Amino acid sequence: MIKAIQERIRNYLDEQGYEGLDFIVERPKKRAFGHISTNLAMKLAPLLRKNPYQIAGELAETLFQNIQYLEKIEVIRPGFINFFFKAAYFQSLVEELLAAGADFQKPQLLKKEKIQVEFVSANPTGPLTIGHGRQAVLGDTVGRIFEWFGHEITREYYFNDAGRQMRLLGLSVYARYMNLFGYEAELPDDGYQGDYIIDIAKSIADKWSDKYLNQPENSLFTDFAAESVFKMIQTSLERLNIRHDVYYNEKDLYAEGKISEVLKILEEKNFTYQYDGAIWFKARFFGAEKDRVLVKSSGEPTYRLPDIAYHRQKLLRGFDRIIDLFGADHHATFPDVIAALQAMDLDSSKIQALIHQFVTLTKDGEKVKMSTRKATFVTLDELIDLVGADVVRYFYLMRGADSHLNFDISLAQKESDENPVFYLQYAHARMHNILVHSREKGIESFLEGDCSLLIEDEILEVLDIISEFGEIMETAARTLDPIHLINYLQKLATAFHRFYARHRVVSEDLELSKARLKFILAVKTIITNAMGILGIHTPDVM
RNA sequence: GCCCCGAUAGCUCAACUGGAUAGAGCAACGGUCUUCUAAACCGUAGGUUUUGGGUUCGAUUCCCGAUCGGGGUACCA
Repeated sequence: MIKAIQERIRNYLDEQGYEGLDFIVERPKKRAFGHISTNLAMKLAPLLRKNPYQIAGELAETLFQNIQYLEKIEVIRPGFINFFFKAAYFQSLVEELLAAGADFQKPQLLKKEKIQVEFVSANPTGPLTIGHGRQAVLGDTVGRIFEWFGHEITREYYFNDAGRQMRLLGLSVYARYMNLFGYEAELPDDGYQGDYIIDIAKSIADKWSDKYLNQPENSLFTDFAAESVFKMIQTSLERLNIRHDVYYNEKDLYAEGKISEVLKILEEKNFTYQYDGAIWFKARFFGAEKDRVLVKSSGEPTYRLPDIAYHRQKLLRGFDRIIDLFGADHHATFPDVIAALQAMDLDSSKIQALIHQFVTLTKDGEKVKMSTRKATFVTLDELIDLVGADVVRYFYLMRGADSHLNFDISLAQKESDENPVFYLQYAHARMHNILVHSREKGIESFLEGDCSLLIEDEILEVLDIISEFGEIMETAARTLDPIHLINYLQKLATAFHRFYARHRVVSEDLELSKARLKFILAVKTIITNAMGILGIHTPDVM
């Protein structure tokens, strides 16, 4: 409906020669202002040199005649045009929704895109923390949103199991392994102190007994630790129903010569120079405040170089769109990567960064400072144990990505009974129960029910919200933020609960019951679908 | 110093590309179960949208300055 009006306005503007004019067609906050409203007249006023109120009146009489399901138009000062629809419009949505199912309001795809979403990408040095959890759920859900539109999604995890941190991990495991056999061995300075290190050491001891004593440099410790930690990480993600399609190891970039290729290209294009024994990238040429080192004077590349090579590979792999998730602490890298890609004449506009702010954790009213190395973190697993996967997913998504997320552990635990996610699930369970109840009452079928009997304000309100679903999905995709879908579901559930409290579905009036059962099935369908996109379960019974 | 995010009810946060009387949840107070699940519903109270300017028919939203908080500004990742 909103699209029909938008289109009509656009055609009109084209005819009149005002193609570029930007106007809005929106759903006003107050029902008194109509189901849909436009500011068109106020935008036209300066061009036509006329009073917007007068323009609005004229448009209402001409442009906006013969609109299907239109009940009335109102023109309000200073020049809003407000549209009110007939109940028949909302009733028709029930049939439409039941026919389309999960495809309800899904737009025709102009082009099926190959989209890569890269997220988590934590090096395997320890269990995932609450901070990683936010990125995991956010990335996965963004993928689900694009999947709904019909795009092809690759979920990717980029990691590096070489380097200093991993060596420290190996040495930490080694020390614990020695301890198990009663030998003195100190954790290295900056070593990893978590209990999981001891568990890994035990696994090694179980498997090979004392075979590796006194071999601190044996790569077995690092390799075994990396593999163990990776399993932990995957298990944690699996619990949240998250699976990556591709694990991309930074090592492969070296092995396949991709690092040196990048250096060579940048050098040929004259975007690098040597200074102080290091190789620098002319980042200033692309607007950075200073140039960046790609290869240290030690001959070792900085983190930037593999990042650049990795993103070059992403583009060469043929993705139409690439979405990178990172926390606010890593956002500084991004402009350098983009600049280097541009330097290599690659189309960096395909890459989008989704930067999310930190998760701060409070416990008993106090801030908890988290560090993987010191093991003073709360793991994602602990959080899932505490409140369950559905609540975890929901909580991570219920704040905008660029807002700080404050996770109060004590509160999440204490109040898990009155959690907003249960509000949604409860609505679904109620609907399920109504359908079960109707069968018990002997109503075998209701799909032939007459939707024109659905006339209560509470029902029309729910259907009005349902009519908005497609737009919400588009907003979520455009902004890369599932929070819009969360807010939408809250609104929908609230409207449903209000209806439920005031009207019975199954009653003595068989025809009315059938109509309302159709309505219930329609709402249940859309809630199930939307919750599925968020990766949250819809239990039948609570 | 410079760059990026944020600042909205007591608390945690919404408000779609600038729209009309800024909304939820929690906390507080009062009401509603002999009916399909009260994990719900209804009502009351709670605001100078941090601050000072500017842009315009209209600003929580855009621009400039200030303050506070988080992050970055490495030949760490």
